[in-house]
Parts: sequence; C-alpha cells; structure tokens
Amino acid sequence: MTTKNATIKDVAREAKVSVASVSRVLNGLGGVTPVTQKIVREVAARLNYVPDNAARSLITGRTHTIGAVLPDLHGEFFSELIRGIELAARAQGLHLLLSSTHDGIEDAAAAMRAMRGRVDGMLILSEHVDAAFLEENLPDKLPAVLLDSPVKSARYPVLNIDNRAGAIAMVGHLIEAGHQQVAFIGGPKTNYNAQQREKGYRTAMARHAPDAPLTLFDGNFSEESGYRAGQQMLAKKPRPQAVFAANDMMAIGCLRAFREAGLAVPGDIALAGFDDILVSRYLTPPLSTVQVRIADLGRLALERLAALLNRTDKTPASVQTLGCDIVIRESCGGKAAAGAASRKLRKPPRPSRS
Amino acid sequence: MTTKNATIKDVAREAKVSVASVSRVLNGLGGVTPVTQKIVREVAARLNYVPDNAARSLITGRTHTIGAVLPDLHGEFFSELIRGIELAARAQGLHLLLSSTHDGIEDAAAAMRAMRGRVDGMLILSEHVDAAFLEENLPDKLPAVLLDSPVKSARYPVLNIDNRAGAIAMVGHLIEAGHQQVAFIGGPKTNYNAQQREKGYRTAMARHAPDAPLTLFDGNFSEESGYRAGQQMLAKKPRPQAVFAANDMMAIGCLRAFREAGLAVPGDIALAGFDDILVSRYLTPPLSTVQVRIADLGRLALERLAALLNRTDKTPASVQTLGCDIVIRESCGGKAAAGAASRKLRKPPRPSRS
DNA sequence: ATGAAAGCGCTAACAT
DNA sequence: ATGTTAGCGCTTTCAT
Repeated sequence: MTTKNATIKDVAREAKVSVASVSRVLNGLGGVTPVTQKIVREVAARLNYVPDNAARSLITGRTHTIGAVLPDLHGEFFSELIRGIELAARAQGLHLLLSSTHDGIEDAAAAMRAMRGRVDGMLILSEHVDAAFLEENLPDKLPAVLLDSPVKSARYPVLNIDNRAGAIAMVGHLIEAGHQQVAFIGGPKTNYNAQQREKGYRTAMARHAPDAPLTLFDGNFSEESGYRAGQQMLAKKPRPQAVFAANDMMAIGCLRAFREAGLAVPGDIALAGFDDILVSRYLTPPLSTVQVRIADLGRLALERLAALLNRTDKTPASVQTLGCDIVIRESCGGKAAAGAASRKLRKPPRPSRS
Repeated sequence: MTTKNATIKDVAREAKVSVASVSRVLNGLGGVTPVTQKIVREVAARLNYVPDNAARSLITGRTHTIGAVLPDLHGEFFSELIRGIELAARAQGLHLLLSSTHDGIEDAAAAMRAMRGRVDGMLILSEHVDAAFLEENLPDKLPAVLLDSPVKSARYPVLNIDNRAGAIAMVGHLIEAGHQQVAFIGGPKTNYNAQQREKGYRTAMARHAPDAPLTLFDGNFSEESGYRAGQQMLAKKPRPQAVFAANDMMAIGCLRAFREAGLAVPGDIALAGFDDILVSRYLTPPLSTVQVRIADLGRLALERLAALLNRTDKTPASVQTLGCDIVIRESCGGKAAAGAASRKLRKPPRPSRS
C-alpha cells in the first residue's frame, strides 16, 4: 500500500500553521517566530517532507538543473569532461542532466529541445552548432556555454582548449630536439580541435623549420587510422624524422605500425600525440604528448554558465581559451622535461588590439 | 527584450480552440478532427511551442527522467557505465540525471533526497546502501535498481558483475598454465566487487591448488597500492609464481615494481588483472585480465528500471549477474586464448533450490 | 507574524 | 468532437 509523499499542506495542517508559513520557514525567508520555525521544522522532519521540485520550478521558473549536450560519451575525454562538470555543478548546487547526440545536427536539435523546461542553462559541445542553429533551437534566452567551438557569438560564451598553442609547442620541441622533418596525422575534418591542431602544426613548421616539407596524413582520431597513416609513412621516400599525431590514439596506432615494421621509437623516428590519455604514459616507449586538463575545461564551462544564471556575469560573452602543457616522455627522444604551451587560462591568441 | 515562451493557452487562442483540444492533439489522444489537428500543429510549430515539463510532471507525476547515483566519476568504469545507461535511457525516451557522491553515506542520502520529484526512478551504485538505508532515503515507492550490491531485497532488483566466476576462471587459468602458487592483491575492503573477486580467488585455489599457500596482499585499486604489493612480494621468501590483482590498475603498479627489480613478466612471474581497461592491452607485456562489459551492465540496469516504470516487470525483484570473460594476453605466459568465465547473462551462482 | 488566495502551465475529468 | 474547469504542490502578493 503506497502512502503518498507528504505535501506542504500536510506539514501545515500538522503544524497548525498556514502553508505560507511553512514555505517561509523552509525557504528561510524570515518573518516567522523562532517558535513557529521550530514546530514547522520538526513536523517537516517527522513527515519526511521534501518539497516537490516540479511544483517549485513551475512557479519559480527555475529548475536548478543544467543540461550538458555532448556528441558522444566515449573515452577519457568525455569521462573527464563530465567529471569536471558534475563536480562544479554540485559545488554550485546544480543538478546535471546529461544527453549525448550521435546522428548529427537533427539529433543535437532534438536533445536541446527535449531539455526545454528541464534546465536553467546548457553546456553544448557539438560540431554542428553555429549561431543560427542556437538561435533556432535554444529556448528563448536560455543561457548556454559552448565548448570547443569556433562560434563567435555576442550571446554565448565559448570555452576552448588552446589546441594551436599546444601543437605549436610540441612541434617546436620536436624540431628543437633535432627532428626537422615532422609529419602530421590529422583528425576528423569537421572537428574543431583537430583543425586547430593542424593549424598549430603548420604554424610551428613555418616558424621553426620553414625549409622542411609539410607532410600531412589523414586520420579520424581512431587507433586504426593512426595505424594506416603509420604504414603510409613507411612507404614515403624520405621518411619523416618525427610524427606528431593530432591525438594519442592515432599515435598509438602509428606506433604499432612502426613496431611491426621493425622501426625503433624514438631511435629511428620520434613520435608525439595530443591529449595525454591514461594509456600514453604506459606505452613502450612512454608517449610524449600535449596534456589537456579536460576536467578543468568542464569545471570552467560550468562556472561560466552558473555566473550567467546568477547574472553575476558582467563580462560580455567571450571566447576563453584554456592552455595546455606539453609533457615530454621517451617517445620523442628529447630529454624528459615539461613546458607550458601557454599560460594557465588566458585570452585568445589574438586579443583585440588595445 | 525577452519574449516569453509560448504556453498552451497561446496556442489555443491562436488556433481558436480550447486548451483541451491542443493537449489532445499534441499528446495524440485522438478524438479530434483531422482539420483541427492540422491547425493546432501548425500554430504550435509557428509559435515554437514546447510543453513545459515542470507543469506536465506536476500533474502526471512523471518526469521521464531517471537518476543515477554513482560513487565517483573517475576512470573507465564509470565512463562506460554512464555510456551504457545513457544510450539505453535515450532508447527508452528517458532523460538522465547524473549525481556523484564522495563523502560517504550522508552524501549518498543527500543526493537521493535531492532527486525527489525530479526522477521517476533511480539507479544506485553505492557501498553504503543497504535495505534499511533505501527504506529511509528513497521517496515512497520510487523504483530503483541497485548495482554491484550485496543487498537482497524483495523490493529492489540488483544487477551484479559475476566477479566470483571471473576470478575463478582467471585463477584457474593461471594454475593450469603451470603456476600453482598464485598470490592475490585485494581491493578496498568495503568494495563489494573486490570482496567477490577475493572469494573467487580463494575458491579457485581451494579447487585447483589446494596444497598451494594462500598469499594475499592489501590494495585499494590504485596503481600505487599495486606497486607496494609488488614490492612486498619481492621480499617474500618463496616468491609466488603468479599474481592475480583485483583490478588492472594494481596489476600495472605491480608490473612496475617487478620491472624495477629486474623481474621478467611472464618469464619470472605471471601477472593478471581484472577489468580490461584500455591500458591493459597496450602494456608491455599486454596484460591478461577479466573483461567486464560495463556498458552492458549500465544498459541492463536501465532496462530493468524502465521495465519497473512501465510496470512491465512481472518478475519479482531479483539479483541478476552479468558474466565476464577472461582475456588471455602475454602477461600470464599462457597461450593466447579467451574463454567465457560464465555465460551471457545468468542467474546467481546459487539459485534458490528448486 | 501569520493567513488567504491567486496563479505557474498543464492534464484529465466531466459537460455539452 | 470540443469546451469548461478543477486541481497537481508550490511560491508569493496582499490582507490582517
């Protein structure tokens, strides 16, 4: 036999006060005698009363929940991102509604629409998002923060990883270590992070080894694609002296191709990745890579969103960039040393001239 | 200037019908002329109307959201679990509210309380949960499914990994491969999975190598604790011939200790872990381990919960156990081969005698 | 300091 | 087939 959960009316009746007083006490609004307060609290506790959130948000218009729309939940990246977001949300007294999207833009739109009325704001990470899309699919004036996005909107703050600086630092290190000819294995064409990493590669090459050839291989962030790129590399006439993969998984695949061909890393060829996933440090040889503090990215994004919700946020919507560090292990043949690819949290590479 | 989102009244007015008709159309309840339907749908689309979920759940008592209470969001285990849950939830048209708990039982209780009125059911994974705790902290008759739990409740289904069978299979394999003296590195004492893995170790030893000594080392699932256990092992007089760690991370730490001591794996000593995290296959040597299909665990748990919500679930609350497979790589010196530790999805080891 | 009452946006009887 | 209306449980004026 199901006993219904207690409502505010039950508490009011038992405490012999009005529902208004119960509400005032439980929300700490004051204007209630200590004695009344005590009674109300006791009754509420006795009845195991918990306010109904649906009713509350119906009238207040606030859900104290934020939604996260992520493209997939696979791998360390999203695990860490979610962790960062959840931790920060919990610290802000916010709940986290999680949604993944798989089948492209329509899917993302559906996910966003389904969150209407369930969340006070959204964290969005999607390749398909642009300003027009947001305009169309975000409920009126619902605050949102974008992650890993090229969008420049006056309305939505964006939080990015400084992929470019990270790539530049790593390629720079490779060249300084004596490997002029650095090849690059790229990620998915539509992935913003991948695009920026490629840009960084090009920039660093132009800057530090302008005479060396630019050698790019296609990849899609999967180990398999890295493996294929590695094989292609072996067939190349003048073999590159070093390889910079746009992520660690591809570096791992590449390493496998090299090993199968009897090529020593870093003896015959140097190798570096991007992300610093857990695996990287346990490889043989341990993989040099660019470390991204993904949990921090999630935390910062949520804090930015929370600021928006609280209207604490005075600064206009802007693009923030989270720096990353290169971590040098054995795979690139340099002496072990770590350097900051860019400072802690900083403004975008090219601030408005001022 | 913020234009308020359209409400059902706005749609009714514009469509020149009553709110009831709008509701009927949008919920597909029938009893409405095709013409009226068309008009309503058009107006709703034009006004970009989306029903307010708070209002809807206030009256229906359903949120179409399920809550997941997890102890921490760290590592592959939770990443995979969340992925499995989210995927299944989305397939069922359910939303996922995610909450992690850190500081023990009070924290878990708070998380559960905070979900009151926000979810239709809960997935709970927590060491601190027992039947009494649930009775006290779960809103009245809120459906819930427990994961990795020793609880036997007539009210809440439980979904477990068959840790025992997995451990037995792996230890059995180790012994068959010629390593009679298998040592065990245990996990946290309060962790149910860890307890079961230890039980499996003991059972397998008693069964296959009754004369060999039982050698147990303490650990807490961390790499560091595995490293320490490895060091202690090196100091032991008759060194064990094989080590079975209760999870992969400890096996990794143990491997490091062996390597530092110049011990070859599997040449001098065999090694196996549990979980099959991504890293394991990339180690040198690749680690033999027990593979747990964690995403499946999440999916099954959610499906069980969904069945409960739909009252589709005829079977009484019961304990289900998800089998796991051993995957033999190079670290245990056996020939590469994989065997099922237990069948797909099966009833608990000791079904009520019938 | 306390209470009465008006909704928040929606669904679901109950009328027509 | 369509409309009217009473709440769902809560917060929040506005009285007292």
